[in-house]
Amino acid sequence: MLEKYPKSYSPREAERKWYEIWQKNRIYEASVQSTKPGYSILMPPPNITGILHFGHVLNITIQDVYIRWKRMLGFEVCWFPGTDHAGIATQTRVEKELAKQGLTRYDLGREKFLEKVWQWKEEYGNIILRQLRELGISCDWSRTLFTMDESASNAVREVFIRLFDEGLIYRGKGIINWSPLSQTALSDEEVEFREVKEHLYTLRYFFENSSEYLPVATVRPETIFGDVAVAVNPNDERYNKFIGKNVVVPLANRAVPVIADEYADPHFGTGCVKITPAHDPNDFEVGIRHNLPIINSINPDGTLNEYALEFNGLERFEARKRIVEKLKEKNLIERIEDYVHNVGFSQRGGEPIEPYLSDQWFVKMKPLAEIALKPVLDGRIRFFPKHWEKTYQHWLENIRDWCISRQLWWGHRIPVYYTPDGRYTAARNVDEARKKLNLSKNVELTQDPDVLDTWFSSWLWPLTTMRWLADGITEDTPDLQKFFPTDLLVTAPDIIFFWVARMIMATMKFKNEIPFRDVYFTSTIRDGLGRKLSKSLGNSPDPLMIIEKYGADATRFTMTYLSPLGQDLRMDIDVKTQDIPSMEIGRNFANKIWNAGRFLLLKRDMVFLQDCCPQNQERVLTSEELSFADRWILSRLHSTISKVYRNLENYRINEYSKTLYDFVWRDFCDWYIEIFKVQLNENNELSFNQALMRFAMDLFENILKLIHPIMPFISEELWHLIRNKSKNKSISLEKYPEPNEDLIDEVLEADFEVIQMVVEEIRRMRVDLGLEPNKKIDVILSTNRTNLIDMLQKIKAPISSLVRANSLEVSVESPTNEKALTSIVREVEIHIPLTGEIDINRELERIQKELERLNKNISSIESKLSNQTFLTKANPEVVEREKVKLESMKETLAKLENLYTKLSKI
RNA sequence: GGUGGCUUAGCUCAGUUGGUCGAGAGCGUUCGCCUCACACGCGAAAGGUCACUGGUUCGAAUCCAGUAGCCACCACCA
Repeated sequence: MLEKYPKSYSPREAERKWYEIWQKNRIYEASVQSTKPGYSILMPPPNITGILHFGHVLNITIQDVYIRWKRMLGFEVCWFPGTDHAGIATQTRVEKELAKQGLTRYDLGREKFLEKVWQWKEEYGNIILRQLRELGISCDWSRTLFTMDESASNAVREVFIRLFDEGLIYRGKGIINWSPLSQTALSDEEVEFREVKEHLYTLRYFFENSSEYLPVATVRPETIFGDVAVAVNPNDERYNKFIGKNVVVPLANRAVPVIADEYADPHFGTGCVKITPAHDPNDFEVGIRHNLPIINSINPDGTLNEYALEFNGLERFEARKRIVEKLKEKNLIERIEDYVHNVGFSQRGGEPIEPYLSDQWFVKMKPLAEIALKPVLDGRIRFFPKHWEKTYQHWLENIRDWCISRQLWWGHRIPVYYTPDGRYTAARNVDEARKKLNLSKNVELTQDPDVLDTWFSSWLWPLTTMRWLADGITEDTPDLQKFFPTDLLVTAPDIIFFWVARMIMATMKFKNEIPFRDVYFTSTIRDGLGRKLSKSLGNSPDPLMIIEKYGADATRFTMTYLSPLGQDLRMDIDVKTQDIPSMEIGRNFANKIWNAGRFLLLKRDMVFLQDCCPQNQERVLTSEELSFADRWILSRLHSTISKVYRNLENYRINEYSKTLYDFVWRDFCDWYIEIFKVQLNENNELSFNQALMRFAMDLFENILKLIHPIMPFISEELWHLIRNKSKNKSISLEKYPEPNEDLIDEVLEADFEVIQMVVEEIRRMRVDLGLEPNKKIDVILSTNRTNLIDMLQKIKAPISSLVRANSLEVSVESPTNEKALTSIVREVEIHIPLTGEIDINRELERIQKELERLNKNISSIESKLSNQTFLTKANPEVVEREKVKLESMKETLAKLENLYTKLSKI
């Protein structure tokens, strides 16, 4: 019999089995024909180069909780999965593969290279989705979308053309963030600033044919070859007399003018700024203002070009060293200081970015920002936690145009065609372009070689997942009708600008509707030292290993349990063993549930003599038959259910987990099951026992349903074990429990708490007495409160069992027996008659402490109650509660004092 | 520089509209138990001026202001 339900739960076996069954039965595929109301979530598409990390685990688990919850609530639920082509990341990855064979993408050519990337994508691109399955997620795999699928690409192209025709996409020259490593432009969001220790060099810019010079400070001496002026502040009396004169750029030996511009801050550095329009955004502005020439002295790969004369061809940082040496040699440096400042780095490649002048494509963001701000400000879109709205607003109000062109091959190619003489338009194909430009058939057009920023397809995700413009024409689709707008987006706060804001822009722009109603920003996951998880720090264990060790349910549970809304999640990651010990929370909880289930199953088999299932039992407990404990656990169950709803609705997912944990472990296992054991007495009539068994099983089934969204596997496994013999063989748990307010009895719960306190006190007294664990004791409880007497009488047997008592007497009068250990809890006096001696001093000390505590509380309540303003202003209920509390405390106090004097006389 | 967040037991944190908090949980620690579901367990204990200062209020861990420390995001002057 014991082998039938093993003592310890092995999660992985059950998890593999159930995922296969769920998949085979396609139970998570959504139907647009359903008459149920729709509920949908878009899965943030992971990069095809990605592998599973704990950010995904948390993010995906939360989504699955909501998906499963809503499904059980009777919604037609659709969770749209997919992957992102991740332009730079993927192209770099494949180029690395090529490099192993000594090849570059240029060796293959564009077409052949793209073939290679597609091959790579087919082979490795779905790894991440397979990994996600290990978590047991219930998305609709039949709707999986890849951002470069034809349907999505069609929408991307149409959107580009529309925005181009509207003038919201333009081509322009500007200083952009250039990645010398990937040799492409980046958007502002793809650059992260880090503090770097460098040097500030003060160089000597001599006046022509003079020994006088202007001191010019720079951290980038290698850019002097692009200098076209030196600026001073017109109000700077040290220098304004030189305005209009020429100085000679060191090493370059070119004369450039001294100009006046407010941009030069007299209080910073030397007050003189070299102007290098091609390599600094501010200088570029100055250049335009003063109509200065532009000299680009750096190549796309980050080496200096012919303007750098003898330094031509040197990599920029190597060049800096050599140039500084040369400047020193020629005594052109006045001084060198240590200098800490911020440098932009490529978020992906990690190399310092180069502000670079080039022709790129931009999206005009102002109009889009305006329409995206509205729905958040007016509450149509809600952020959780709310404070991100401010960040969102600030970004949109200070937005700059979005550089969308990338000098890559992997991505959506920009649908723009150029004539040989440089005219251009956006079009679906060459013919259309010719038509738009009024050209004859024989004019050769060339397509723009660049591709679009990856996020230019991601921002359409709410639309492309639902097949919007999948054929380039059809705007309305069944999916859109059923599932748009989506209900919830779960994502990390670091892509609020990259993705969240832009999705809102796009759907507001193209559909004039919000893309989602609620946005939940997940916790950033950190290690015990508060560091972000990263491969290089070695503090990022492989989730699959953790899942393998603890189980998917345990991993899901622990992650949500530890993840508070709006705060970072700290995990105790052991770098050496790559383990996360706190995963034991979930594992132990799963094991606890398993054993509770196992216990009930074993009892069931006894009570029902096999081959029957409590749920087929027609006899149920009548309300008169419900014991005090039964009614208590029912009340607790429904309090818990209503708390679960409240927590899930407010996205307090950690509270949801905690609520379940406490209810299952503390209320159900520690108290109810223990009492149930006593209630299920051999002397009962069989039919009563069967009805009681059914009552307990019903409770447990409710528990399984409550935990199903967060622990889908173990709940499914146990549910099927329970229902095995029944005729009802549906695939998965259905119908989420609903709270029944009528069954919640707060007075009853409070009364039960007194019983719990009494039991705990008796147990403590046992320890005080140094009793053997199995030693049975006699207990006398006394109180003059009739309701308590009544209650204690009714639950006498379970209490006796919980405290291992031979006999338990309940009376009004306290016994006169001298030889007893006595204690007082609330209004209940507890006596344990003893055979041996007790340590009087220790008892006195304990009582003394308790007296002090009580006195303190009493005087605080008394002062409250003697305060007239409190009595008049406070809520009458509160006053009443305080009065009752005081009454109870005074009673306890009197009893304790009594006991104290009695003891001290001995 | 701007904005937001955090500070409650040794550690990680709950504490949702101020009164049911007569401050909680898990881990860790200490003591006792293989009690016929569970040692991934059971029972018990020790441990807190709720960062500091002031204010609002009859009443503050909870609201407001300031201070300190930590963190994040945004901007960025050579």
